[in-house]
Formats: sequence, C-alpha cells, structure tokens
Amino acid sequence: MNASDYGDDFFSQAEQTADLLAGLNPQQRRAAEILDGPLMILAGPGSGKTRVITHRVANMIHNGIRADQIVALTFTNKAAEELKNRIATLVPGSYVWAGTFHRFCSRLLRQYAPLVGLSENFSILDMDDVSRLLANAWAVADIADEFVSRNAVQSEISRAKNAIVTAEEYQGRAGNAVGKVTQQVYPIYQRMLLECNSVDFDDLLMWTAIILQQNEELRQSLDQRFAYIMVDEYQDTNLAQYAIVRSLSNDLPNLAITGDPDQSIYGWRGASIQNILGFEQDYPAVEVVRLEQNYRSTKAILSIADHLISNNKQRKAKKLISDSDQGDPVRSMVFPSPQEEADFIARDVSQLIADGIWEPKDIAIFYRANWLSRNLEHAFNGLGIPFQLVNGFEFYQRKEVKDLIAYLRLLNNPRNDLALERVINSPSRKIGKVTLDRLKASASGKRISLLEACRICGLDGSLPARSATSVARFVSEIDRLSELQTNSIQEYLQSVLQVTHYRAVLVAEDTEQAIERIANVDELISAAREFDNQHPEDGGLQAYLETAALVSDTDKLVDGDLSLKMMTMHAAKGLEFPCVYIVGLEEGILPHERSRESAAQIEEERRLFFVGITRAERQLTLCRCEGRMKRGQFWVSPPSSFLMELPSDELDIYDRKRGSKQIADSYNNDFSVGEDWIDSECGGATISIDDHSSLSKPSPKSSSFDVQALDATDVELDENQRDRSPKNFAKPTVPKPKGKLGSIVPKITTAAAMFGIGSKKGPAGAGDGSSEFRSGMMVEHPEYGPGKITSLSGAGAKEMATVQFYSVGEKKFRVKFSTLKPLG
DNA sequence: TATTCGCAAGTTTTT
DNA sequence: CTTGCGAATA
Repeated sequence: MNASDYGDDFFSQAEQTADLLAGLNPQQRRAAEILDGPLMILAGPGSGKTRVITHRVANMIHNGIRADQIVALTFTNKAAEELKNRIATLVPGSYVWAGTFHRFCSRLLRQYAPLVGLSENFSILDMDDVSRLLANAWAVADIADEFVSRNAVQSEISRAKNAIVTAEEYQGRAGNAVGKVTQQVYPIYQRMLLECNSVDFDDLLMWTAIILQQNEELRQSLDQRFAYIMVDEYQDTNLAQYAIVRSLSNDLPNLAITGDPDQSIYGWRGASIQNILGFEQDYPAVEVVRLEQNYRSTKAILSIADHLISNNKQRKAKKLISDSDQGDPVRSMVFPSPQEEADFIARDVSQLIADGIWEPKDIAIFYRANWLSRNLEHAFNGLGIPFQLVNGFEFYQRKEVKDLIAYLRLLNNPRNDLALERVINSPSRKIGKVTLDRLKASASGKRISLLEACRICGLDGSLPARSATSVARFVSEIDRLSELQTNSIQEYLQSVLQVTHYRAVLVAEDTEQAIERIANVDELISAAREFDNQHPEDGGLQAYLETAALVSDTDKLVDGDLSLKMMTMHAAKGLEFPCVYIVGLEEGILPHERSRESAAQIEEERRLFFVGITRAERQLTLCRCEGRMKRGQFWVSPPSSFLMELPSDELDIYDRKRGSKQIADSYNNDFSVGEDWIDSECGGATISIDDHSSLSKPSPKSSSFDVQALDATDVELDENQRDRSPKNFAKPTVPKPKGKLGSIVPKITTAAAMFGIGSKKGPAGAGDGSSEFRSGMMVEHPEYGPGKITSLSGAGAKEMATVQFYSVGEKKFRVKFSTLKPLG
C-alpha cells in the first residue's frame, strides 16, 4: 500500500505525506516514499540517513501500515533509542519495535528456546564467562598443543558461529593447528553451554538462524508477522544476520537496508561486506537510492576523507557532495611522545573552551584502541577538563558489579554454573579452589548442576564437614533469595546485599578501594531503580539481565551530557562532533599491527580511519607520536601510511623539521632525545616548527624557536597560554631512556633509522644493486621523510621509483642512487 | 586450605 | 603498566 493507492481519504493522506516529507531532499524523499519491496539506501556519512528512516516509517504509518508489523534492526541500542524517539515525535502515540540484532534474536530465542535444547530463562554469557567456560572445555579436552592459544580458538569458534557452523558440523582445515584444536574444543564448549542453559553472543544469532532454517512453518508465520523490516548498517552484518534477515523477508520482501560499504569496519567479527555488495543479486527487484549529499562536515574535512578512501580498491565509487563552507584546514601534528600529544590536546582544548569556540560536549577524541586513552585521561584530569570515556563495559566489568549481577543470574537460571562459581566465595565464605573443584567433580559425575551439587554435598560425603557447612550456608542464602517475589530489580539487589552481607563486608574492610566499590554498588542500585521506573510492567529479572548483557559502549552516551568524549573509532560510528581529534596515527596502531597480513584488512583499517574523519563537523586534528613506551622501553613509531595518502597541500602540517642539524645530531649520538628535552632549561628543547609551505621547499636554514618541548602550537595559537596553565612548566614526562637503550634501538645513521627502522643494509644503491623496493612499500628519505612508493619502472641502474611523501608530495628517484630506505 | 604476595607475561576493534 | 598465575605462609 502506498500513496498512489487512492483511498477515500486520499486527499488528507496525500497532504499529510507532502507535509511530512517536505524537508527532505529529492533522494531522501524518494527513499522515504518507497514503502514496499526491497530497497537499498546507500548512505554516505552525514547524509541524513536517520532522518530518512524515521520519515519513511512515519510515512508507512500514515499509509496504514500497522506499527507492530515494522521492525527496525540497528547496530547499537542508542541508535535504536534514537529511532524510536524520533518516530514517536513524528507520529505521536505509535510504537515501532527497534533494537539491535542481538536483542531481537534474544527475544525470539526465548520464545522458541526448546527447539535448540534451551529453556526460556537461559543466560547470556559475558566475555569473561565465555573465556572461563572455554578454559574449562580446554581442560576437559586435554589439549596438548601448546602453540595454539585459547584466544585463537575462541575467535575461531566465534567465526564458525557467525557463519552458522555448528559444533557438529565444524571441520578444521587440514594442517591448520587452530582448526584442529577447535574441532576438539568447540563441541565440549557447546555442550557445557547447553548444560548451564546459557548462550554466548554468537549463539543468539546462530540459534535464531538455525531455528528459522529448520522450521519452515514458524519461518513463514514470522515472515508474515514482521512484514516490514529495516536494517541499519547493513554493511556490518555477518552471515548469520544475513540469514535471519533473508528468512524473514522471503514471502514478504519488504526489506529496506541502509548502509555504506565505505564504513564497513566489523570484518573481524565476521561481517561480510558481500552482504551489501551482493544485495542487488539477492533481490533483483531492488530499488537503489543513493544519499550523497553531506550535511555534516566542512569541505576541508570531506576532501581529506575522500582522498583517503579513494585508496581502497574494494569499493563502489562514491562522491561526497557538500554545500557547506570550506572551513579550517585539517591539522596534522606530530609529537615526541604520547604524553606530549595528550598535553597539547588538553591545552588546545582548554583554549578552545576558554575562547568560547566550543563547549566540552562539542569535542571528541578518537583512537584505535582503548588503552590509548590513558595519557589523555591524565592530561585532562590535570587541567580539570570534564570528560567521559565511552568504553562502556567498564562499569559492568567491575568485580562488585559483576558479582551482584551474577547473583541475579543464578537466581534467574539456577543452572548457570559460571555465575555460581563467581559468587560462591564473594563475599568470602572460605570456599576455595579445592572445595570448588570437588563440587565440580561431584556435579559432573552425577550430571547435575553445581547448585544441585552444593545442595547435596553434605549428604554424599563429597566434602569434609567444615567445607560442607560453608557451602550449606551459601545454598541457604540462595534459597532465601529465590523466595523473593518481586518485579523490582532494586529490591532484588538490596536483598542480595542484605542476605549475603556483601555490603557489610565491604564496609568492614574500610579501605579506599572498598569505599569505591560501595560507591559502584550504589550506582548499580540507582541504575536498577531507573530500570524499574522505565519498565513498570514488562520488567522483571530476565528483562533486566538481558539489558545488562547487551549494553554497548555508545549506549552509555546520554543526550545532554556536557563533557568531552573519548572513544575508539569503532564506538564513534554513527556519532558526530563539531571538533574532533584523532590520536595515535602511527603504523602498527592505525593500521593495526595485526591487520598487516592482508590487503583486505588494511582496507578495513582505512575505512575505520574514514569513519573517524567523517565524524567531524568543523574542525579536525590528526595527531601522531614519534615513539611510545612499550613494555618499559621507548619504541619509535613510524607515521601511519594512511597519512601519506592525504593531500599534503590541503593540510596544516605542524612537524618537527627534518634534517635539522641539532635534532639529527642528537638522534645520531645515542638516541638521547628524551634526555635532551629533560635536561634543557625548564624542560624546553629546541624544536623547529615548520608550516607546510616551508616544508615543501626544504632549506637547510633552520627556523628554530626555543619553545617548550612539543609545544609546537603555542607559537601559533597563543603565547599567553603557557602562563595560564602552570602545568606547562612542569618537566615534560618524556620517559627517560635508561641504560642500554642504544643496544636495543640500532644506531641511528639515517633518517630511516630516526623512525626506528632497522638499517641493517648500507645505503640503497651502495650495496648489491638488486632492488629491495616494491610498489606500495613504505620508504624513508633523509630529506623528505617518510613516503610510499606509488610506482616502479625500469630495472637495474635505470630503475625509477615514484614516491608519495607525506611532507612534500610526489618525487621521482633513480633507485640505484637514491638515499631511500625501506621503512617497516 | 585460603589468602596474600610477588613475579611474569601480554595488550584491537564489540554485540 | 596492568592482570594472571604460582608459590609461600598463616
């Protein structure tokens, strides 16, 4: 049914629709008008995708489609919340189900759990439980291979499940050690999961897909029931999700997907970019709408993004069009160490805030991995800038929070042995490893749950009397708690605290840590109260536990939170901020060390960077360090190869002058960079600062300023700032290289070595003459710094290399006589 | 037999 | 720099 089906109320309907869609551009409008049949919306970053989806849903409802026939599957709960709210604003009183795939599957699976051997009160294990259970399975399987890591097997199992390969079906590839071990462990692990009536994250998808595959009648009825399905971020769906969506959109193929292949960043989790690239083959009748108009970023930012992503081969060419102004050029900065990087950003940010340019909430900092936030936290704390870390598990990862939730899980699902294991001795009941092992042995011998084993341990002599008494006390506490009849989570938690004396024990401890834990317990309780308020009817233990299990980082972002945000680029997907900093743009971090194996992985890293860049609305600063501490030592980091793919003439480059005598000498001596800075007067050092223009015509004449170490932009931005923040005068926290650093980092003789890359061979061309260069290779030039070989031609003495430099753009060299060095 | 202390090893991204 | 495991001690 759509607007062209003239009904009695045609006029009013048409008017309403016109009204509703009035604010959309032609493409957006078209997408919102197609209600039936398969639809693919290719939406570039900032193209108003959410706006289109919400208006489309509103349009559906205006056209008489029942809200309960519509399902919107999103990637995060936050995205789902936003959809729901905005739809509710457009169509007051409507209720459209929106949620993550995992939540949707969890809901379905609860209804049909017996079909796969579960009961409806199954638990969803967190990552911690999963690795403990896997360790158990590992022990049972008695794995002898010490070269295969548990992590490798864990992700192999995960990959199998994402591809709907069950434990029975799984076959490791011949000659693959991980596969071989997985084949042994996976079935045991899976059996254990069933025994404790639990699923892991991947099971939610896999079981749902299997149920739909194996029960045609059920599939048909669900296909009818969910007549209209929308999938957001389709480029990040994996095979299991794909199978689920297809099963539910077969008889009624009213399936709308939105996505952007350039933002596919979950390949490592089994997402298949093929799902979106092949959508047109799946549904030949598909209507394709492209949203290419960007409403978010300045031209300067978009151009950077565009240059970067055009280096990917596996993509559908797409332009980002913008009507916005040019905006400030994107800054590219380099710092000696992460401490200085963080210091600079903290001061830069406080300046922006002091000048009233941005508020803290307008600013975000992105990085590749969570640990990269440490120095930033430090620096921000030092300047008293409010920030929020958006790595959301953190709270649920805390021991006390996990303990309390584990109690609830055990109450909800008495067969959850992992939850029992977690709580049986916290607070301490003097039940240790030996006792627990005996209980486990008893349980597996009798094929009963751990709780049952606990219950009978006093009778069957499986434990000495003293331990049995402790265990009996534990059982009676659990029994008392299970008698509780309430829907209020707050009440549940408080009962747990009371019956187990959990809080009393903490209070008695009276240490700083205990006080913090009590605070966390209180926070959990107020969160529970909040949950109780929001779910007066449909709540209950199970709903709460499900929520607790399926929260994600970004879900914790509250509208109206005024602090600055720090998060990974993965977490940043779907968000936008006026002012963005991306840190740690170094080879090995972005692209990540472990992505270097394949071109496909490198492309995914590039897309990740693309996602990061395109979050920025007005200002973007790209930062990297020349080195960082690793396992107690200072390691030099080369710049990310991605930086060299950006148009240097469009960037504002703040860089240490290459080839500057002083700097080069200090490198040459003993790699005593840190010493140099620390020893200089008031922590200062001689750094030369060059903007791009002087960099591009390198002259030996150095334009040095005596400025504080790393404080490159003080000169540029604000001379007074140093006076305002006393911290600036503190010694820079450059790690002081200790002892025999020189023996670890090779003697520095070339610019390549400056970046810490081994210079085992002599200068290129002076050696054996055979070329060690290949196209695409990272290289280093003493004068121009790092670069990337874009092409090679000729051979022998005539071999020419074209190199794209980060600093000065493209240069050509006779390979044989050049001073180019391989990098990496 | 539980707890505590010390040493060693290991660090992507997330539902 | 943190977590996890193993040995020593109470």
